Amino acid sequence: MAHEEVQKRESKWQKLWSDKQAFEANPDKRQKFFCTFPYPYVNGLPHIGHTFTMMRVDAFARYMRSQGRNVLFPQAWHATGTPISAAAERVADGEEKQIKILKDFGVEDSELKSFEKPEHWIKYFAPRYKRDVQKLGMSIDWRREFITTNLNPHYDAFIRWQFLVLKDKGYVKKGKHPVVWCPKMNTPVGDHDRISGEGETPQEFVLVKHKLPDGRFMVSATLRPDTILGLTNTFVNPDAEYTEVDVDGETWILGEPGAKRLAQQGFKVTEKGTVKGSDLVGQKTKEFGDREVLVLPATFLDAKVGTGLVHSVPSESADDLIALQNLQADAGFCKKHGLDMAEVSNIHPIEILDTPEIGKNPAQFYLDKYEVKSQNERKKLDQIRKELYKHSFYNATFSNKYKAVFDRNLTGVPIQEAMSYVTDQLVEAGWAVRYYELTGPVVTRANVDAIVKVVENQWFVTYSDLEWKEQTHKAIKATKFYPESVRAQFEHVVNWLNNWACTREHGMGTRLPWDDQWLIESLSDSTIYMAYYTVAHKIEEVPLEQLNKKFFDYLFLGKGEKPAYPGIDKLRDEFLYWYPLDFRNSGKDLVQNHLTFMLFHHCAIFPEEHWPRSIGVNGWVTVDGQKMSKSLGNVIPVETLLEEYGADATRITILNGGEGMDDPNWDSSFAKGMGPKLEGLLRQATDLKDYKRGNDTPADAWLHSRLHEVIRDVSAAMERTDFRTAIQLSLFELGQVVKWYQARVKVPNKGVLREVLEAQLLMLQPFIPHTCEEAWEILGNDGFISHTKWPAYDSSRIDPGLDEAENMIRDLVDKVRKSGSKDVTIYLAAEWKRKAYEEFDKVVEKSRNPFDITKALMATPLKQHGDELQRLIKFLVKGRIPSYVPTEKDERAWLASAEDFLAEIAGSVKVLEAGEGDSPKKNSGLPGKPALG
RNA sequence: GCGGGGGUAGCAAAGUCUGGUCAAAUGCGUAGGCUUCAGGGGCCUAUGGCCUAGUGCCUUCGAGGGUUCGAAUCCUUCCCCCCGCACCA
Repeated sequence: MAHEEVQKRESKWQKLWSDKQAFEANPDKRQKFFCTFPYPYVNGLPHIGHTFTMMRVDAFARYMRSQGRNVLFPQAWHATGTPISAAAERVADGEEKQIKILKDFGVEDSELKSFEKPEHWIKYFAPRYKRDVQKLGMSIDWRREFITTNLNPHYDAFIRWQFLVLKDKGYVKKGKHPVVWCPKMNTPVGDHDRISGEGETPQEFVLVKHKLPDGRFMVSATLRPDTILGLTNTFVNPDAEYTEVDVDGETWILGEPGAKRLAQQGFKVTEKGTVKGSDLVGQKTKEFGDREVLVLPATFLDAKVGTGLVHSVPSESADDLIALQNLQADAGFCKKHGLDMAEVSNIHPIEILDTPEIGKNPAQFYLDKYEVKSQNERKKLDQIRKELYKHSFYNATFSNKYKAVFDRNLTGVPIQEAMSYVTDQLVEAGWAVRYYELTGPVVTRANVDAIVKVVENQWFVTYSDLEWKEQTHKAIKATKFYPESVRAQFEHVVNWLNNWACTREHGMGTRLPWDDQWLIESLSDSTIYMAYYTVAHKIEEVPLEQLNKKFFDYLFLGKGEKPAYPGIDKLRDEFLYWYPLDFRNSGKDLVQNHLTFMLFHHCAIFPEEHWPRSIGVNGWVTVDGQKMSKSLGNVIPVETLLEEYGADATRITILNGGEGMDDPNWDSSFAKGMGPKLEGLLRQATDLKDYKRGNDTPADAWLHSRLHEVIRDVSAAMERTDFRTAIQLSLFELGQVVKWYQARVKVPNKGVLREVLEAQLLMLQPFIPHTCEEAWEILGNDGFISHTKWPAYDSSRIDPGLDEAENMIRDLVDKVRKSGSKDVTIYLAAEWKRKAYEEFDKVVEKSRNPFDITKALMATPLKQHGDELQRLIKFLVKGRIPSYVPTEKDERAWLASAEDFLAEIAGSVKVLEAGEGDSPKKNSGLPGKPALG
């Protein structure tokens, strides 16, 4: 439990920030900085995972403020899409799981009824979510908060405008689209609407026709239409009953479930009758490529799967091969079905593909590998099918059998490159039809099996448009990425992205302006809304009827006639001041959709100068080293974190958890330890409040030197959004520096300590703002630390020599302490090093080739200090200045300065002159290391 | 399979781009000691192995091979882990 004091302190500053409008951003003369994270979806409350992304933006925003930038950091609420409305329906249905979720959020029984309405979720969760965010001390301009969907007619108008612009540019088009569908509810079923079958998607199959002598077609389904040339026969289940249906004037024979699925996918299917599998056995079908093959019986077929019958490619399918072999070995079974045994025995696999490492008959290879004896060994065969498909699809190439079959010679072409081409050719020739099937069974919330439905009239955003892609690539080039390494991923996504179905029939959202049976899908409506933030707090005053396309065209694009609305100039000015977006941060999962969409849409709608400037991407939070999951029960709500640790400890712990693309870890023991650490800062402030900064003595020079090094490095880390590094340096490293300083000088100069503390607070302010404000106040400073400038960095105060000296003394102290000895003798051992440097200079004058230098030096007596020389060469190669080498005088001065200090630890300290007594043994390292005696 | 990110001491994590100051920062954990310290406290020390205990030696940075006077770092082969591969927030 965080102390009451902590909570009181934090709410005190939050109230002050809010009362004094500390983070409300308005255009002024300063350079601006506009940063955002994706607005949260309000079907619940924030947890530890949400805080990381938010915190990164807040820390960056606070840093930028301290750099003198005018920072806009707004936040809104996302309600578009199906999850809330689906959840509301579940509440209405009295579903226990859903009700428990609500109760876990603290919803009372009496309130449950209102959650049957989607709008209530927003009304309920947005304010509570906001309270949590505020309690974390986010520096957000709350005047600009809003919600999405038609519940907010102004925003709704903005989204409609966005789509009108896209449509004008030809980026929204109509087409067909397969979706996972609930036949009971008549809606698409996303992952969250499923009882089971998460992750299953529609998969394109190809229906292949096999013509019976009487003109009817047996229809098989396959994932590998490319293997058509290896077809040797078809298999039907002799005991099954197949359906005979009319499809576009043809008579097709297939299993009943398959026929139903066809109907769902827009095929005109009329049932005509039934056919027994056994009646088909023994007939001959005509195939693509003008061949005739036998219909054979097989027992492994399931009428529910595919069309309930298959065509057989025994060279490429282990199922087919083993079925064939089993049949060939069972004369009785053949006879029972009236087959000519000789004819059956004469069927051999046809080799059609070259599969590396396996050869031309992969089916046989895998049967041998897994020692499959019967077509009923389903487990092994299922495993084989997966393995073989993967291996073959990605690695195999077409053999010379494919030379002259299609319009194009496919010999040597990889399967994955030409599979869809083969399908096209088969479809064109009338032998095949595309259709979809689920990759696995899906049970919907309504407790029925989901199907694939091909939605007609679906609207797409045409991300496949090459010109558009090219523009987006251009935008990526101009964008700064944090970390830089995600750039490659964005490049890839832009290339890979295909048309995106951007409308839904159900859920919440904005109606498509020209076709209002459709709602705009949630990822598509949230691509350029950052522009809306710039005017969100003012646009609500604009009468709705004025918010037409012309209005937004002028406001955001400066196009067309100026609207009559009197405040339009102000709105336009505010937009022009804040846009473009300077920084957007989100989890890495959004790279392949939202963040890339954002770039696409900005390219399509805005001129180049309004494209986003930088994008930050971060990993997924883990908790004490474990993945977050409901089942582990380690999804910690922000409320709990605040109660347990308080805002500052939570903030700094999560940001200390990781940086770059690594998954940040929430380390609860670190969070616990932060409490006392923060109190320590306040104690220091209290201790130093009566001292003035700036009247330092020569003895403090080292402290200044280290301080400015830290300022330099922390600033650089902040610029890279490497917040973990910044925390490590400004909190721990600087803490150690101060500790050493205090140990070293008997009477610390409190004026200088105050200066260091102030700098430290300024650097920590982005992470632990409440504590820093409090300490700032204790020190008697005016104004918010949140509004105070970052500590000035002065490179002239950095003196590597001083550091060398302090390191020497520190080494000395370590050694002495370790030895426990009371009498210490120190050799001024830097002598050899000085000589080495001289020698080095001489050689370098002759040649700058590192190899020559090495060789030359190795010939001198100094080779025994090879390590040191190599180090010098490195400096030379890199064009840097060699590290500081103290003179003997320096060395003595340092020792003198530490005399008292050393005497305290050791009884007596004796300094030996160079050359006096036993000189240090070989490979003497750093100067001044003591020999003990 | 494709795209991206990783593999460093008990844990987390820095170091890798730009090879040498690296037996490897820092934090946590653990152990010991100190502080008249009471109740998430502070400070010091230790935390790869070995012993002759040192300015010592040996062995380490997923595994193997290579380049180099020198490799956690560069090249190469391989193994393993994570994320994404969509119509969903």
